[in-house]
Parts: sequence; structure tokens; C-alpha cells
Amino acid sequence: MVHLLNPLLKIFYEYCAWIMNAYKEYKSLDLPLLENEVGKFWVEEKIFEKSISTREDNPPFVFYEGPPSANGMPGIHHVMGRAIKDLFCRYKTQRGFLVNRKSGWDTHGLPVELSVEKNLGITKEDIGKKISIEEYNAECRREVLKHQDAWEKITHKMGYWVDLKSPYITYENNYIETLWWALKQLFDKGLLYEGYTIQPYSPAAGTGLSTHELNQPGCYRLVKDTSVVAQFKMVKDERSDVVFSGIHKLNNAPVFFLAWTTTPWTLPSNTALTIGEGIEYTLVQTFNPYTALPINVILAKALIGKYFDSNFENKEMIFEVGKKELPWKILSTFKGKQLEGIRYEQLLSFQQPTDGDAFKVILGDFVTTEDGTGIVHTAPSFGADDFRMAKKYGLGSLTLVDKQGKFIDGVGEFSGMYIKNYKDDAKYESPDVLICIKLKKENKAFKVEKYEHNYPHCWRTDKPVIYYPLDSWFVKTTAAKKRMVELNNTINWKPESTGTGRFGNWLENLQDWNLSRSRFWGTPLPLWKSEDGEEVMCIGSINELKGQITISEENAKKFNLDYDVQLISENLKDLHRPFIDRIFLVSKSGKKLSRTPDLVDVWFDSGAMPYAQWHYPFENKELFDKNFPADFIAEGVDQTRGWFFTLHALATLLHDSVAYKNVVSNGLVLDKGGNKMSKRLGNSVDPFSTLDKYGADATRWYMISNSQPWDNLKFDIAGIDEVKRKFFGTLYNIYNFFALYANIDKFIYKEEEVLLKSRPEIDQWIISLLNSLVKTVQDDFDNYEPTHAARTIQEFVDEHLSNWYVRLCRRRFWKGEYSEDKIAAYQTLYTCLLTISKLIAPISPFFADKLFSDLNLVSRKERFESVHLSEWPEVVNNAINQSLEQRMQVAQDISSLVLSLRKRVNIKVRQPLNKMIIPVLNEKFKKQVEAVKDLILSEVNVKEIEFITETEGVIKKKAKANFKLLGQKLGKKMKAAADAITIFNEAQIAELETNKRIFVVIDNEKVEILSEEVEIVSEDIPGWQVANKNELTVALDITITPELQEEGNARELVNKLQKMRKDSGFNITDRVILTVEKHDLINSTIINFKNYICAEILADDLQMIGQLSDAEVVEVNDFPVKVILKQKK
RNA sequence: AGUCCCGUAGCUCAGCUGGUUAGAGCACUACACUGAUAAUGUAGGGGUCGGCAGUUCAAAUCUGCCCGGGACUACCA
Repeated sequence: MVHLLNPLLKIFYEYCAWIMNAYKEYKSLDLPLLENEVGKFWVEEKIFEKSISTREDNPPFVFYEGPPSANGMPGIHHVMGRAIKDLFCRYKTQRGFLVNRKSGWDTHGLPVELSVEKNLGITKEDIGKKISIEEYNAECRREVLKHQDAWEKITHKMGYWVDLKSPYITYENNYIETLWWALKQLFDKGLLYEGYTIQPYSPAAGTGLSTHELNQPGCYRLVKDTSVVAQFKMVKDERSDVVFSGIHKLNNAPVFFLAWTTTPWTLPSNTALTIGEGIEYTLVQTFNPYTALPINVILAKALIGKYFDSNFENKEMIFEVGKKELPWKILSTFKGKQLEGIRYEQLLSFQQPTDGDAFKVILGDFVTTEDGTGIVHTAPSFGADDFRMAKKYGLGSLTLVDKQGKFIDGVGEFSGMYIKNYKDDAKYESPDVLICIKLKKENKAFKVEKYEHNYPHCWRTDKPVIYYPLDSWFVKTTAAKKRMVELNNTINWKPESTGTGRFGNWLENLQDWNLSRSRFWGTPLPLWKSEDGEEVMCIGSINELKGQITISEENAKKFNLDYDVQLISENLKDLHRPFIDRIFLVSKSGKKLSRTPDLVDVWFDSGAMPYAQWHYPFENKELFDKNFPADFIAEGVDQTRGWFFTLHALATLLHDSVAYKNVVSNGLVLDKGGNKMSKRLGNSVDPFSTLDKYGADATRWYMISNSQPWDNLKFDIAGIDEVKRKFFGTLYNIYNFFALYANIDKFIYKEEEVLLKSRPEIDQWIISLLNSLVKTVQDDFDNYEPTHAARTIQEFVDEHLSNWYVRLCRRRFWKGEYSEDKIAAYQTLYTCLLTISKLIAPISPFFADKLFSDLNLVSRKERFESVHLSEWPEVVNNAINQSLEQRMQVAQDISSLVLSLRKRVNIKVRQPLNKMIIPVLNEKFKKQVEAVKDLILSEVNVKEIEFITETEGVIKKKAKANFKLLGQKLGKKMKAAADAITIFNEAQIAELETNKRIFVVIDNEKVEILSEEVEIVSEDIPGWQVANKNELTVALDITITPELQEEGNARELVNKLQKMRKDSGFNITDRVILTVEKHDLINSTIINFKNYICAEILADDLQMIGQLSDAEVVEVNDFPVKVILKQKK
């Protein structure tokens, strides 16, 4: 790897490699360096482009890129999201699909505007005054792609394959033109309409506020407002008979609804009272505390305690102003439902609504009995809930406050008063207070008090916000609600719950889509309206607009307008404001139409990307047809009601189709403590430095394997390190091991494939596992379950390939002739590595490609220059051998048991032992073990396996209930039966085995138990050290005979001498001469194992001498041996 | 407030349609391996499976309620 730093040296080495036909060997694993190199290779050889061009005629797999805003810097969560997108696109490419990946940039919207305002030190009010809209928008255009280079850098660095050369950009004219086309489609279908909506509005700033702005820190503040419980007088008629009939004849006092408000200024605009359908209300006889007039009031039963003292209940009905003892008495109770539709007299009748019914009781689901009276004062103009209710019941509204925040004319003494002190008037009197005084005097206020609560404030002016109806254009999504639900049911959501739950519920409660934004930098609404509001024209293309301009030119003189058509046309090169605002059109009836100044919600921009990215339908019609709908999209779960929704809504409305067939909504990336990352907290992870340090592959692998994409990821750098060590380190070691010996033996895969059945058992086994692996991984990717795929691959590499196959086969690679067995070993390992390179390619594209190339450049087995152009491995079903996999599992289990037994009695593996004993309960099991006997014996350094059967009489059997089978059969008796079975004696077990059934008495009832309902295991061999795992039992003969001791000593000595060789820096092939000082405890070992020792340490001579000076001392099983090891020249 | 997700060992996560010793990796401790070695393996300790009820012969798993973390949406008269 080091040599790659120098290009000349690199060429030289590659030349050498070519001449020598050798696999590259590495000194260390440096992922970032490797990725850098592979990344360059991709660029130079245009691998990404080729991955598309070579599949030109294949079926497409359509992917949509959700456009990021280049206005902000990429964060680590983008790496996460893009890793998911990338891996499925790469996988489908490997599966042979044509996967086009057009990138895109989201360029409009508030964040851009805010950052421009911050940069220029201006506020929204300055736009059009201190700075022209033209200059402002030019600034936005510059600002928005500020970080584009950073985005491109991270894209390359993380190995995200997306076509950056021809991105769609939402501010471009072509893009906007498609949006207009879409809007016109909706307009023509009658799905675009103008209406009121209640929005947070700052009278002081004279602007509506987005919820985004309202969520700025510090906007909600604790304030003290005058609150009032007002009395709304009930009208006595048929509807209210239910109430009046409950009043005793002697009581002639009027009946009032009590409703509480913290915004008394909205009371003149009241048009309804809302109650809860299921809430219980009471009619209470009492007095007005301020006037002492006898009254009857209605309020929620649950809230009586808030206004009445239980001490005065049912007291004599006498009261004077100023007294505290307010007597009260419950006359009757009702369910909310019974009160529905009852009318009341207007509280403050300055004006009457003209747009609908008013002053009646309605039902609303939002009413609670947590505070207030359980009856909600409803002013449709000043509350979103109120507005919704008004629409539902066809209620009229009153908007007696203007946009400056003052009462309009015709509100009596309040006319012209500001509802809050917006002008910082020192002598300001609050109409809230004045209204309350008035109500008190008129016997219409039941309780007035200061109330402290949280109320939103404008973050620019620090003044209270009000909710105010504003003109807006809507998309009538509710018209297609049913269809949207139906289509949604055909979408494959990952996870499913997001689709059915979060998204599904959202669709069920769908509201019309408010498109209007009163901003500057965004797609202008292509709507021109006459002054009287009666005629509206929607423009669907630039050509159409040009045509209309020509017509309007002729009319310009009529309207007395200075109209420079040439200038206007030139300015059409930019469809943004302010140019577009200067255009006026003429309606068919000859009215002047001017543009509605609103912009389109940016979510419309991105939701229309399937069409707009191709400038459809003005161009690329065929291309669009082939690329709609998408097979796959992926974004964060926070986009559920954002992009996922707008895509779906537009596709449904425009094409009666889904926009995407499969969608992965991934979770958030949190810090390692599970907190949201934020710059403020300083816990955000910089993606650049992370990728620089750990590499993209390790980062991607970590992200994908650590948690399911839709679970939040607790991002911990240490986890990446672990992945690097554990997974890539292991894989790298395996490759290096392979390369080392393959180069020595000049294995370049030229020989004929050794038939699978001619290969040793262990080769067949790993190939079997490998094919099972391919199958699993393929299924996982097909089902959009990348985490399981990654974990399965990881387990295969770690547990099976490295820790079992390579470890057990090491000797096959470095011992002996270049025989068929050796070739089989090479071929097997090669196949595993190459296949793995393909399986991991979607997740870790760099390392995979390097592995692929390193193997393939020598073998030339594949005709592809990159793994990403290669074909997905085919599952060879008849290579999968379940019983082989099973018996290898048995071998692993037995080895593990023997090792644990050795551990228990503290005998190291280097000490050979004579035998182990395995009880066999059936012939099949015995055959299984015998097939893998040699592997086990060499692995655990034991000389023999002895099988014992019950005929020898040493096995102690135990019975255990099969809960699943017996539980279903016995039900309540299960527990007793299980206990009975556990204490079966040998005779009972024997009976069960011979007769295949046994009867036991449980709860005084005879119960038949069949042999298949019981598991029989041998858990113990009396007198032996045994270990169990499931049904498996192993006993170990731990007797160390003098012969075994000597052999153990010999091995120990060899081990120490090998270490000496290595420490002395001898080459692997150097010959040596060994001299050992005589010692009673070691002499016989050396004599008996002389040949073995010499062979292992490559000694040509071994001498034993009485006294040895200048000797080194090595500890051999706790006694010191003096030796001299000399290199033979 | 509503909708959805998550809560299993100190940490990160597996545990399928309920079935009896609740698993892995990291970390920790001990030991081993030493011709894949700036690697690796084995063993051990460590868990009232967020809490409480319920269904069931049997609940980490199913149901309800509650608590905690998160996301989105809507906001309080």
C-alpha cells in the first residue's frame, strides 16, 4: 500500500505484478488510502458511467433522489441516508438492472432566505425598501449553492454514486415551467382553489409566520393576560327545551353558557360555542358575582369545583355583591350531545356574520375538561380549531380586527383600538380589560382574573402573535383522499408501520394542502387575478405566458399602463419575482389581471420532481414514461409528511398512480448518548473527518450493520473502529493469507475446477455455507433488509470462513506438494473471497472493488474490470448441503466442548490427550461425527474418539418434556407432567423407548405420553469429566501418561524454539543447529521426539551436552531448559 | 394533545408465528495460541427482558394501562 504514494513506484509495482502474475500483498490495512485509490480508479475508468451504459438495454430500476438543500453543510446523517440509497442502487445494478441516478438540488425556501437576511443584516421588512426584490433574489440564488462543492466532495468520499453532472435544480426555468404545468393541471381539474386559513400572524411585523419561525427558541413566553368566563345567554325555544324543562317554575332567571377565554378581544368576533359530545354538563342555579342577579349557568360537571365552593351548595338562594358565600344548586345534568344546536344571544353585537349561521352550540372533539368550563368560545377568524369547526358546521365568521392588530370601524367604543400594545403607547389601555369591564356591567361576565400562560411571540418584534385568517391557495387533496389511501396500500413501506401508521393515519385525516407562501425566493404561483377577484387565469407554460403577454400588450394603453414587452420578454429568462410580478394579463372579458404575489410551498417543488427533473411534458416524454413511478426511494422518517406525501399527492392527482413502489424511511442519527446532534451542543459528528479517519466503507458498514435503518442510530465512533478491526481486518487477513501462499505456489486459477464432490468435506462445507449466504443476502436485499444482510455476511466471514475454515485448513496451504487437495483449497478460498467481494459491494463499495480486482487481475476469471460491473453470484442450489452444514456444526460444538473441558481441568491444547468419549443415542449421529472426526481430533489435540452406546451401560439418560408438543396436548396438566418426566428413572425411559409410549398419573388421571413428546438426552457419564450443549455430551480422558507428557513437552519446546527463531530474525526457510543441556526431566523427550523437533524447527542437527554456557533458558512446562539455537550458514 | 418508533448485560444490538439454562459483539477478568501475528482464540463474571395488570398450562414474545427516550403533526379556549 505504501508504494501507492509514489505514482512511478506504483506503475513499477503493477508492472512487476503483471510480470509475476502475483496477488498484491499488503503490509497493513489502510482503508482511507485504499478508498482514495479506488475512487480515483472509478473516476479515471468511468466505472459509474459504465455501470449504466453497459445495462442500457436492460430493464430499469427507477430511483428518485430526494434533493438536498446545498444551502447547508452535509452532516453525518446524510451519509447514513445516502448509504441506504446507494446500496440498493448498486445491488440492483449487480442484478442487471439499469439504474439511472439523477441528482438534484433543492434551492428554494425559507432557510435560504433567512441565511441571506442574516448575511446582509436585514429583515423581511427591508426587502423592497432597503434592497430590491431583484437584488435579494439574486443574493438567494448565489447563496443557495454555496456548499455545493462540499456536497460533491462528500458524495465522492463516501462512494455515493449519483449523476452530479446533470442535476435537476429547482430554481431553473425549465423546472419551474413543469411546476406551472402541474399547477395548471390541478387548476383545470378544479383542484386548486383560494381560501382562508388561520395562520400565525404578527401584526407588529405585518407578516404571517411559519410554524418554523414560531418554533424558534424563546418565542413561547409566559405572559399574564386578562381572562374572562363570559356568559352567553341561551335562547328559549324548542331546541333548548331540554334545559328549560329542568328549571323549577319559581326560578325565572335566564340561562347562560359559561365559556372561558384568555383573549377577550376575540369575544366580539364570537360566532359559536363548542362543547364535547361525551362530556357531562350541569345546569347550576346561582348568582352573578358582580351584579348579584339570579342566573342559571351551564358548565362541565367536572369543572364545578373550579367556580363553586362545595360549602355553599344547596344553601339559601340569597347573595349580595362583595360577599364570598355564593350559593349554588345543581338543577340537572346533560350529555354534550343533548345540548348540540341550542342557540344563544350574541355576546357583543357590534356586527353580524354574513357568511353563514351563527350563535349556536356545536360539538368539537378537541374540547376537554382540563381547564375553562368545558365550553369553548369559538371565533372562527382567530383560531385554527375554531375555523375548522366553522367550516364543518357552515358557521359564519367575524373578523373585527385588521392586519395592523386594531379593531376595525364599527366595533363601538373599541373601534380603532389596538388589541395589544403594538405601538408601545405609554397611555395604552388594553381592550381585553375594557371588554371585561363592559361584560361585568352587563351581567355577562361570571369571573374575570389574570391568567398566566405560554403564548407565542414574534421572534422579530417580540410582540404577541395572533392567529389570523389569510388568503391562501390550496390544493384540494381531500378530493383524492380515498384514492390516495388505496394507492398507499400498494406501496411497500419499510418499516411497514410508517406506511400504515404514521402515513396512513395522516391520509385518513387529510387536510387540503396550503400552497401559498408570502415570500420572495421561490416558485411563483402562476395565477393572475382580476381586482374584483372574480376572474383567475392559471398559466401552464412559458409559451402560454408569452401568448398572453402579446394580448395584454394590445390592452396596455387601455389600462393606461407603461408596458415594455421587449423588456418583459427578456426578463422571462428568469421566472422568479420580481420580473413575473410586472406582468399583467387580460381576461376574456377584458379585465386586467395581476399576479397573485404568493409563492408555492417548496414541498411542491420537490414533490413534482418526477416530472420536473425531465422538464416533462415539454421534453423527454419517453424518458419520463420509462422513469415513472419510482421503484425505490429513501429518505428520513421526518419526510413522511414532507416529500413522501407531496410525491404521493401529486402522483395521485396528476397520474392516478403511486410515485414510488418501495420506500425506506430511515431514522435519525443521534450521538452516542442518544441525544439529537446539534451544533449548539457541540455533539455533531463531522462527516469529512470521520470519513478521512476511518474510511467510507467502515462507516457505511457500521451504519448499516449496527441498527435497522428505521431505528435511530446511536452513532459511536468506537463502533466504526470495531467494524474496521473485526470485519475488514479479518477479511483483509484472509485475503493476505491467501495471497501469500497462492503467490508461493503460483496459483492463478488456471487449473480445471476441482469437482466439488472431489474436494474435502470442509471445502464442500464452506461452499455450501457460501451458497446459503448468497441466498440469504439476496433475499434480504430484495426485501430491503440491509442490516440482516450485513450481519449475516459478517458472521460468515468471522465465524465460519476465518475462524473455522482458514484456521483448520492452514496446513493445507503451506504444507506439501501442489496437489489436487491444495488446488482445491485455493479454489475454495478464492471462490469465497470473490463471492464475498460481490456480496459486500453494495454496502462497502471500495473495499469490495479492491478485493475483487486484486483477485481478478491475476486470475482473469471475470471479464469485468470492477465488481460494480460484475454480475451477482448465482445461488448453486445443489451445492447447499444441509446435512453437511449440520455435521460441521456438530464438529464445532464438540470442539468447543472439549476446549471447555480442557479449560476446566487446566490442560492446555498443546498437551495431547488420548481420547474423548461421546455417547451416541442413534446411528445417524454417530455417522455425522465420524465424518468430521479428523477435524475435531486435530483441532482439540486428542488422539481418538470413542463412541459409547447404551449397551455399554455407562450412559446415564435423562428425559425432558417437549413443551411445544405436550403443552398443546395436556394444557393445564403440563407443569405436573414436565415435573414427572424430569424424574423418570432408567426403567421408565427404557419402557418409553421400547413401547414408544408410557402412562403416567397426573392429577389422578392416567395420561399417555408418546416417545416423540419427550427428548431423551445423556447428560452424564459417571466418573468422567463431561460437558453438555443441548443434546450433545462429551467426556474427556484427562489422564496424561508419561508418553503424552513427553509429547506435550516436545510440542512446548518446539513452540519456544519457534519463538526464538522469530525473535532472532531468522527467515522462515533458514536451517538451524540446536544444542540442549542435558537434564533428567527433558532427556527422554528429546531422544524420543528428536525427529519431530528437528522437522518442525528446521534443525539439521540436535546435540545434547552436559554443561552449556552462554545458553538461553526456556521454560518448558515449568522447568527450565538451557538451549542454544544457531543459524546454519 | 394525537400518530408512530424505541426501551433485553456497563455499551451496541439479535431473539421468527408464545414453549423452559434469554443470546452475540465491545468492555472487564483469567488463560491459551504464536509459520494469517501491530492479529486471534477459549472460558468466566455480569440480566427482576422499562413498570404494573391481564390472556394462557406456559409471556422478553400477545393485550391494556403507565413511565422514560425520540420523530412528526396540531396546538390549548
